Amino acid sequence: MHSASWNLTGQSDCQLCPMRQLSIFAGLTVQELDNLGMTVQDIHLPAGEVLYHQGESARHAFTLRSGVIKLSLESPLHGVEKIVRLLRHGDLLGFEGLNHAHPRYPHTATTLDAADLCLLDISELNRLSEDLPHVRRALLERWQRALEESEFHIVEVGAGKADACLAAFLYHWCGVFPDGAWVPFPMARKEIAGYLGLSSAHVSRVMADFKRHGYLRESGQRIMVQRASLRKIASGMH
Amino acid sequence: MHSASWNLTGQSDCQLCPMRQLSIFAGLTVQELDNLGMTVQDIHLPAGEVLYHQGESARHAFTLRSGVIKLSLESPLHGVEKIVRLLRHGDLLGFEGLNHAHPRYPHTATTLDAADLCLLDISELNRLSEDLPHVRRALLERWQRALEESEFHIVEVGAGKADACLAAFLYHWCGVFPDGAWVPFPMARKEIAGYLGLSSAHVSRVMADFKRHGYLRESGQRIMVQRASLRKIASGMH
DNA sequence: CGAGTACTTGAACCCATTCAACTTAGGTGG
DNA sequence: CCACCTAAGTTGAATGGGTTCAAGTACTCG
Repeated sequence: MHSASWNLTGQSDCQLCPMRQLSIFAGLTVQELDNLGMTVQDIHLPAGEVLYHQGESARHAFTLRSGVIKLSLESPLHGVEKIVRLLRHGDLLGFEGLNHAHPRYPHTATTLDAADLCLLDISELNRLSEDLPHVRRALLERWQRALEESEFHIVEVGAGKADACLAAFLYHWCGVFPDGAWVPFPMARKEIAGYLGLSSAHVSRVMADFKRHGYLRESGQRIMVQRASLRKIASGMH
Repeated sequence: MHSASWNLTGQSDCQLCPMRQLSIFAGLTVQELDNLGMTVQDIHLPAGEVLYHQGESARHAFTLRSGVIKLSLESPLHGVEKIVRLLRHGDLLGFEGLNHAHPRYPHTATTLDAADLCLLDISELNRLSEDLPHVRRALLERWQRALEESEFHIVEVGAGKADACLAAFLYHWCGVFPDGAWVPFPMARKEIAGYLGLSSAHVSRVMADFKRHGYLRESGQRIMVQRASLRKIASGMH
């Protein structure tokens, strides 16, 4: 269905993949990897494309090699769409249906960036996770990480003033990068707002404020932050 | 360490347990259950006790048979404690360390109620989950449920006005009970407030309002709600 | 270069917090 | 069993942070 719009760039050679150590196939020998019988397609998507919709039958999981993807959830009650997680390099998505007979995607996944992904067949993945403890453990770890991410979101973002939320978010977002680096940041104001539960106007204000104080610089789709300063703001003290 | 304060009421006979079908041992035959070699202790705690602390070495997981437990998280940044999940009958807790060499509890678990629990040894549980696909699948399902719960929290609670949040929360809380039933509700105002990210004063106000409109009744540690009305409020329309 | 979109900024308004006073409920000892 | 004491809940008034709406500015893409 969506396959039509997917830009399949051919079958991937996992053995040469620079991020294999990050993937769920980490820890497998080249031999084992070869014997998987797993076909992995390579796909590319431009910014703003929907990879899958909440409720759709889940036939594939994906490994995100580059780009940023938002997972959003439509509330059954007040029908509002809310971003629940942001994914980056190395993240796995769409795997929630593993171990289900008729899996459905629990979120809608949208690219914020141009993105490169690997396409993994859910049923094959199911089989692999049954057979290979390595893969099983790796998948479990993804569940854990997802839960941790969600709980981070609840704690850092659900409490405190707007500037503390935003500071915590930026701090966390830039956390995996070395200090003083330009960090990819393809989020629009309204997406940050949706993620943090603020209005885009106020996000704009606070970010402008951070810039004025020199805590934050922005250039194109990248940012550079003063981690120490943000940390202080996130903790509530000014 | 805490064991001293635990009220061990003896070893449990899982085969007679009325909630076995809800537990991670559901689907096992009595035969298999008998062969587990798993020792399950029965424990009882009064209200307001800490079952385990965040960061403590995790030796046990627990099945909650009755009572309500809050899982709270201390933010590394602004050192504030926030409730991330509420657990009830049938829920499993403390199992986050499975598949880890030196597991630690990621939350602090506190009883809000008098609680009955089963005590499960983490390392035994590890072994079982390796050996028995049934158990493995059941555990995976718990991870999923936990993540769903967290995402519910983010969506329903992180957005919207206070009355909508509270309505969504009460609606969800009473969801598993038949309409018009008295539902156990041992939360103090400040705990509801902590869970929803509001002040206890405001929670009090909104709940008083709900009562005035007849959407909510409260008696002792139980509540009764008009699900339809709460649903409407949760969706933002009045 | 022009059109549309995203972003910024200001001003008024509103919701929720804060703080404090008061009321209620629960528990203990006389 | 009542009087008292403490903790929890309620309510009011003032404050403040964030939203909303609208106008103006800067980007980006054709």
